Amino acid sequence: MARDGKPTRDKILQESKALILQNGYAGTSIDHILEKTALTKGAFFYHFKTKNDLAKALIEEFIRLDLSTMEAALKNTQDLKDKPLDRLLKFIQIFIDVLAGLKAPHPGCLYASFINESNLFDEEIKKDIAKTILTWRDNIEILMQNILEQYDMVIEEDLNSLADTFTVIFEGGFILSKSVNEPDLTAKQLRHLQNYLQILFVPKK
Amino acid sequence: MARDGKPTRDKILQESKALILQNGYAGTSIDHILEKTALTKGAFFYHFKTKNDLAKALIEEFIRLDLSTMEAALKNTQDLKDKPLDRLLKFIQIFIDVLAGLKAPHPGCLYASFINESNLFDEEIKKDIAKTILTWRDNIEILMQNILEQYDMVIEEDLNSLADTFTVIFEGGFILSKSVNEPDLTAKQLRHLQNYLQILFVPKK
DNA sequence: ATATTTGTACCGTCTAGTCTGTATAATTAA
DNA sequence: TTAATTATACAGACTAGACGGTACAAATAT
Repeated sequence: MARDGKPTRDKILQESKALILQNGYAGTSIDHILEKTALTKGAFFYHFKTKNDLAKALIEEFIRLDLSTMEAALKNTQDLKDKPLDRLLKFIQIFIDVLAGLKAPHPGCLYASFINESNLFDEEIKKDIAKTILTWRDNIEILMQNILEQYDMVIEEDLNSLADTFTVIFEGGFILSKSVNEPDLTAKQLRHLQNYLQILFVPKK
Repeated sequence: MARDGKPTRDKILQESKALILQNGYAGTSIDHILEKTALTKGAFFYHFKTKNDLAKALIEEFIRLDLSTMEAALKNTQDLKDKPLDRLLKFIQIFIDVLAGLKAPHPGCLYASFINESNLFDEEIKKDIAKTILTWRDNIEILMQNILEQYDMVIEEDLNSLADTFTVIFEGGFILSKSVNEPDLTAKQLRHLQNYLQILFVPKK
């Protein structure tokens, strides 16, 4: 054996992610990553065969983290599973609490970075991103279906798009937040989603 | 004098915009632009001193167009200026009508493209984008202030962030729409904003 | 001792940008 | 009226450096 390479690999992933969120993928050169990590080509190309390989690894790790936070939020609200509206509101609140405490705008979402340069990536990466976005849709939609067992909607609307609103706010919020330099902008948008749900659903008589 | 150069300049702007929305700015090379436009370096660097010069010209034109569509929508709803809630709903409807008719996902917004590679651009470009986003905020906020003269809000919330929701939906909607390949996704999100406003504002007694 | 991990020199290609030359068309002047 | 002039608009070869990627030696830890 030899010394452990995992810290090196992790450092590359971490720094390249930060750089891509600032400069985009094409705007982030391998040399730039090596400069930030104080490594050399040998180390980089030992852990990643190509730059595209790094992209794939980055997205896969990002997706894993994304889905695990979603599952954690679902778990953290399980105690409210027979108060489905309260559960969804608390589900959103978890993310508000994180985003409202930021001192600088959220660095952004890799999905957005990649979709903004989507032609540079192969179909597999794009499929994985879309699949994850639809997983959010599906899971939130289930929470909403539970609500409908006890509530009516003031305005009829498909739950599909209503569930998407959550992700739309994240992606759009991050962009605006970075542009106008207001760290809590996304949290405020999520509050509006809470408001909307609160007055959209009314208890069945 | 010589023959008119404006068609050439316009073609460069048009094609480079399309390419940037697909590949990002750094991912779009000048050679690539020349290939698409069937032009040569001579033509390009006659019209734009540097690549960054092109970026500046692109954003400025994009901003002009963006602000003019906003002003057009404001004008098209002026007849409802003493029914301020109806006016705002119609204002939104104008954009829904456009987005609901798309046969392919909207190509995207240059603001998002640039913000996703924001480190590559000078402060001036970023300031211009932020300023435009805040112009949307301000104008929509005025429409909302007019509403408050006749209506109360079911849930108290600053109009600032409520106005931002419009732009947030656009930016986030475009991203999701491209990823999951659903052209009318953004229009559906705007419908939810209409719903929200409709039940958030109630006539004063 | 040996497999794993990293450093360094190097290669071909692509990149933004320069340079010189040329075609076009309006202007000038005889 | 027309030939010479001039500013505009574009073509295409060229360059220096950055880019992703390779080859292989050196170092590290068991």
